[in-house]
Amino acid sequence: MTRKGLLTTQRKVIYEIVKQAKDHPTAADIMERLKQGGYSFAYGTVYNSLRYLTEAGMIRELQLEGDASRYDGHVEDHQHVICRLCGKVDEVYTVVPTDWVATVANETGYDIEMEHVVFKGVCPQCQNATKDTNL
Amino acid sequence: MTRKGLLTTQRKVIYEIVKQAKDHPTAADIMERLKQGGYSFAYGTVYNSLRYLTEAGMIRELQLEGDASRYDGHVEDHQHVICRLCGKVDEVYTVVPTDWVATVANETGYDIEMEHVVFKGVCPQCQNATKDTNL
DNA sequence: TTTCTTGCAAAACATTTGCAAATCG
DNA sequence: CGATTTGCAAATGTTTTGCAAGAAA
Repeated sequence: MTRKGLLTTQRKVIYEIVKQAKDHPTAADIMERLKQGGYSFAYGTVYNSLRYLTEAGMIRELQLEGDASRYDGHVEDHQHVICRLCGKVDEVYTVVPTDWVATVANETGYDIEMEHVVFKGVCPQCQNATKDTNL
Repeated sequence: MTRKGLLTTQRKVIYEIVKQAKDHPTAADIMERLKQGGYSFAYGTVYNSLRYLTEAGMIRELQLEGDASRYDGHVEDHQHVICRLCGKVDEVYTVVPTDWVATVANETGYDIEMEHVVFKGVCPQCQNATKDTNL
């Protein structure tokens, strides 16, 4: 798992932030939390560290919609669901049906190695909030 | 479908390029094909047109991995598969299992409205090309 | 010392925006 | 005319890169 280099202070701190975050932060979010925690790392270092941690398999990079990549401390195989209203991103641990993937492989001829699924909808909180309004 | 404004020459030409493309071109790709076709639209106009066409439901914007958005002339509901080796993007028309989506909705509490699925693997051509090598 | 990492600034991209000129109805 | 759209350039936001200084093996 550890190829080259090691966990420097910066990388360790950034790893902890991502690991403990419940909201899939962007690099900018992480910068902000670093400042709040009394750290002041260079932007380049944050990106460097995030790439390192991603390549080491310690975190996952999510490229959902929007400009900035988000980072996820959960490395187990899982998918994501985004709330159309508040933008929240939650984890989905329901496993992708293997027979469906097999069908896709058959129909496309691809040797399929992984799937990234993003569901979109309305989260429970926003469902409540908009119960009487007409969205 | 048509809210405001109409199909100007630029939008029509760009629409035709996306519609006929077989490779999900980026804005830069489209710029290049415009030049090859003898047109010279401003970058801003290309983005403006792509947004217009997307909002009019005439094309789809894909945010796969990498920096640049890709555009797809197929607006029917479908998914995508990317070749890990050559980067090709193909269409997947195998329908997402509804009972799986229902399970995800149950487990997450979300009201799920749509799914974006990206499969990753190796396309038939690259499978052949690497048959004897050890990738 | 030799290699990797940080910090900082500049560069590289993709995309958006502001505004004057052109076009359409 | 009045509204929209184009073209161009400048601005924005994200991510990468170059390089000198610093830290680690």
